[in-house]
This record gives sequence, C-alpha cells and structure tokens, in this order.
Amino acid sequence: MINIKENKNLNILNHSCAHLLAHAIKRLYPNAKFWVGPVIEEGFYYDIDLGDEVIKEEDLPKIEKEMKKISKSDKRITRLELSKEEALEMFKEDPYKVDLIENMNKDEVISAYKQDDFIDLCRGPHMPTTKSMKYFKLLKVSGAYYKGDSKNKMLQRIYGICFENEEDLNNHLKELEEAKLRDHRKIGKDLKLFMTHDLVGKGMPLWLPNGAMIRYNLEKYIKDKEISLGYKHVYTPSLGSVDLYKTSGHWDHYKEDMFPVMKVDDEEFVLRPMNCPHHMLVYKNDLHSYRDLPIRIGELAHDFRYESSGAVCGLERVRCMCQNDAHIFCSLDEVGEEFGNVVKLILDVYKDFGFNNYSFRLSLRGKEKEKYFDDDEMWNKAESMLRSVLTDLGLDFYEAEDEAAFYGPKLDVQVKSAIGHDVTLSTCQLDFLLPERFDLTYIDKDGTKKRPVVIHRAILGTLDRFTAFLLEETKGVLPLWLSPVQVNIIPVNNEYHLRYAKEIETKLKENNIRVEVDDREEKVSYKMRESVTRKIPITLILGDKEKDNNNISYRRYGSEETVTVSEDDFIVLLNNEIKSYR
RNA sequence: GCCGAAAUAGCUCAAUUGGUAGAGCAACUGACUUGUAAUCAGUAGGUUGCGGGUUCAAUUCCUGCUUUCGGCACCA
Repeated sequence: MINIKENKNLNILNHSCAHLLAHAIKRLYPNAKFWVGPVIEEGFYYDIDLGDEVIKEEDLPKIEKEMKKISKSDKRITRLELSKEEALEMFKEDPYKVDLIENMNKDEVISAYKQDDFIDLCRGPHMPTTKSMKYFKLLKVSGAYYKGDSKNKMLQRIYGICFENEEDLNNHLKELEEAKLRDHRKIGKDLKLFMTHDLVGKGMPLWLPNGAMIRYNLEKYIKDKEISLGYKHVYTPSLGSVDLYKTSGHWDHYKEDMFPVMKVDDEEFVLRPMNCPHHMLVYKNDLHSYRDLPIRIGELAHDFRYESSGAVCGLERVRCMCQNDAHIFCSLDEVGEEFGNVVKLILDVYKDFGFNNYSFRLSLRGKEKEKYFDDDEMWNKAESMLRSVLTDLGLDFYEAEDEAAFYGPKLDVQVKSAIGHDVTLSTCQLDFLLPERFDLTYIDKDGTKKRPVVIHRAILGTLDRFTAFLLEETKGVLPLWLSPVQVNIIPVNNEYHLRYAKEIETKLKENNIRVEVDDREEKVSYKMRESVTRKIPITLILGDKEKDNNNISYRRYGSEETVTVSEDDFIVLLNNEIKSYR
C-alpha cells in the first residue's frame, strides 16, 4: 500500500486536500474551530472542534460535495507571510491556531495559505489552485484527543485521501476493500478458528478445534526450536502475589492494567500480566556459576491484562494471551552474543513463515521520567549497548523514543495488520533492573558474586497475535504443516470407492497426516467446492482409476491441476514437505 | 476509558412513515448415484443482544447495560 507521506507529490496534494476539507467544513459549520490537518501514511486528516455539533459517517458525502464545489470553482491558493502579531490578529477567533502561533519560534516566518475567503495557518507548500484536488475520498470520522492527551478535550477528526487521478483513487479504495477480506477476524470466522461470546467476555477469544490445531503446531514448532538452542522450559503459575509485582516494580507501573486483586485469607493475588518475576525466582532457586551462563528459561505462559475496552481486537489484542516468553540470564560480556542469537532466531522464524513485511524498532526511553525506572547511568549504558549490538549485527533499524519498557530499552519487531494497525510481534529487551530488584547473582571466576544481565525475549510474541498476523499474511492459506486438515479425501462414489478412501485415510493417519474423508452423499463438484472454500491444502479424488491402480489423484489448493501418484510416493511427498518447514 | 456507529435464523443479509419478521447458504428429510468450485424438492429454524420506558401496538422511538466495529488514548 502506498505511503502518502513519503511520496513528495501526493504529500503536497493531500495536505492541500486537508485545507480543502477545512474550507468545506467552515462553509457547512461556520462555528468550526481548527486544530491541525497533517498528512499521514494513509492520506490526511483534520482535527476540528465543532462545539456541540457532531459530524457522523453519513455526513461525509455532504462534506465531499462541498469540497467538490470548491475544487471546481478553481480558487487560487496563495501564500501569506505574517509577523507573529499579524498572525495572532488574523486568527484571534480560533484559540487552537492562537495556541499554535504562540508556540512558534520567535524568528520563525509564519505563513498562511489563502483560498477564496478561507485562510489557514500552514507551512506549506500547497498546490496552486483548489482544482488540483479532484480525486479524493473522505474515509472515516472519529474522535481524537487535543494534542494527543487523554486528559484533554476530544476533537473530531475526519480522515481522507487524495490522488492525482481517478484510477489511482479507485485502485486504492479497492485495496482497502481487499485488506478487509484479509482481516484475521473474518478468516477466523470463515474457517472456524476462534469465536467470542458475550458470556465469556471481551477480549477473551475461544480457540475452536481448527484454530487450536494451528496453535498446537506453532507451540510445538517454537518449543522444539528453543530446546534445540539450549532453552530450558518451565511451567509457572498464572497467578502471583501482589508482593511479587511490588518486588519487580511492575505494580507501580501497571497495577491499573492488571485484573483486580483477589484476596484469599491473608494473601493478595493477581492474575499475572507477565512472566518475568516468576522466571527471576526460577533463576534464584539455584546457586549459579559463571560456567552455567547463559541460562535461558522459557515458557509458553498465559498472561492476563486488563486492556482498555477500546483496544481489544480479535486475536491481535486480547485480555488473556499466551506468550512465547523466555528470559536469558547472562554476564555483561555475553549480552552481545546472546542478543545476536535472539535476532538470528527471529529472522530464522520469520523465514520459516515467509514473513517479509516487518521492521526493527529500537525502543528507547522517553522524556517523561516517571514512566521509567530512574537511573540515568543504567539507561545510558543499556541504550548505547543495545544500539551498538544492533549496529554490529548490521541490522536495519529505526529508533523510537518513549517506547521502552520501564526497566530497559528493547528491540521490537513491528508489523502492520491488514487494517493498518502497527503492532509489535517479536521483542527482545535488555534489563539491568530486575536482576537488581530480585538480587540475582552468579559466582564469577574470581569467586565473587556478580549480577547477571537479563534479556527478555518473545519470538512469536503471543500465540494469539502471531496467529492473527499469520492468517493475514497467508490470507488463511496455511502451509501444509500448519493446516488443521491437511488432506481431504473425496470418493467419487461412496458405494464403490468409500472403502478404498478409508484405506488411504488409515494409511495417512498412520503417518501422522491430518486427514478427513468426505463421505456425504453429494456430487464431487460440491465437495470439491467446499474443500477449496475451507482452504484445505490437498484434496484427493479417489475413483475407479485410482482404486484399480492402487494410486491416488490429488489437487493442491490454488491449482486446478490433478496429479496422480502411488500411495507411497504421496506419503513421501507429504512428509518431505512437512519436514522442510520444521 | 473517550468520540462515533452497529447488533435481526448457525452464516451473509432484507423488512416503506411504529402494525409482533423474510431470502440465500448451512442443517434435517426424501429423490438423484454422480470424476474436480454449489442437483432437485420438502421440513424445521427467531423472546429481533439483554433490561426498562413511551404507545392500543416497538425489530423500528427513548433509556440503561453487554458485545462488536472505526478511530483516539493506552500497550510490561
């Protein structure tokens, strides 16, 4: 999908279109006050204060019509340069613009753009006339906090996009429609992978048999991989005492986002929101020598977070999740290598799944000090260490402030969901704090106690979000090794071919192939249609030809070609394909 | 949590200005006995998300809640 912000021409066009929108709004809603209307990756938006008036989705066509009118009237767009005093005078009716002007640098040239009777404060540049913005569409309307702060008033935001010609616009709108078809929530429903129910509650999906089979395979895949890399897996409880989280520091930072405390006798528990504290204690259970390091403690662990109601989304953001978590305890000297190994593992896994659309983000501390553990020296050390590790790895990454964990900086792998959410899939975090909090030690060469460093990492992230992304990337067409049903057998005629079909089924089952026989009294074409709709990778057709020659005919999903092979060759073919992924 | 919108059969959707709900697919029954994306006929299926109100009458209007959707804020 095109990035409007990065495209020079489209950027200017969309920015001008934001002005066109504001102009139309001003005509239709004379009391409107305007905040900002920037260009974004997906087009543009404008934040507006309409007082008591509310713009709804159904009002957008009316606004578009007004925009078209202004566009057609071909007004020249001219630049005005103003002193601060002149600007303040010009925009004195609009407190939002006054706010903007007052926050500008003293020596900055203040510019505004004028089209007809509408003037908007703006750096520019802009298109020469309103006629340039002809092929646009208003996409959605929503609320947005003034200055992005939830303590502030909520303004109304209108999103739109503008192109240079009709074809580009239509293609883009078509792409947006197609993205909706890739939405994991739709695929999950169509393929019966997961469900939700009011009685269970928000953000708590139920994995149906098909989805559970996918998840079982993912769990086995990653666990086996980690075991082969020296990870030790544990099982720890899904609850922890409040004191545990007070010790780790999570209580101070996240207690509002945990499910509320359960009091039992004299104790207080919470559903655990993450696993680090438990794993710290697992480490602490033993005395460790420098020779034992690194120690890698892994777990597929259920975590519970009271995500805000507006945030939950299918499997992408849930209140009950399963993390593919691990904590690596190592010496300072080993951090570089261990971190590199984690990055390598991430790349390995993404390659296995064929993922290409992701980017690495170095997530750093932000300016709000209270959000982060207060120790400048520790942060500077951790951040520069992480940066140099990433640079040494030759990794292409971007830096983002205010995205770190409270205990340390991290490397996040960011992906975009079908509907455009930017989410973290994998993460690898550097932590000097929790070892301190839990007083973790190992005995070094010289016989003295040293503090290990902890690397928190999640490769699949959560099974939930990973599955969501996997479904969207594959459009639900899963590779053979992950498909809930790998082979569907259609006997041409039940009376003559069902027995042979059952024989083949037994043979495949003996080879651990997930197979079904469609023995309903229906036409072959009817069953074939369903087999394809269910996105089953391989469909067998067994009739006289196959039965008499002891072979099978199969058709692969996405292909119309039928291939006939011997039973044994077929099993070898399946096993090879399944193995190649594992 | 905030700003908006929505919720009708298992699924996808209908139902004029208020007059107690329809279709396709799926399910079930029967006929057909079939070689690669939908055979035909019939049957059944609904406290219109849940509660309260207005009205002679509510799927429709008002209201509270739940869930879902689009954003914002949040995201260990």
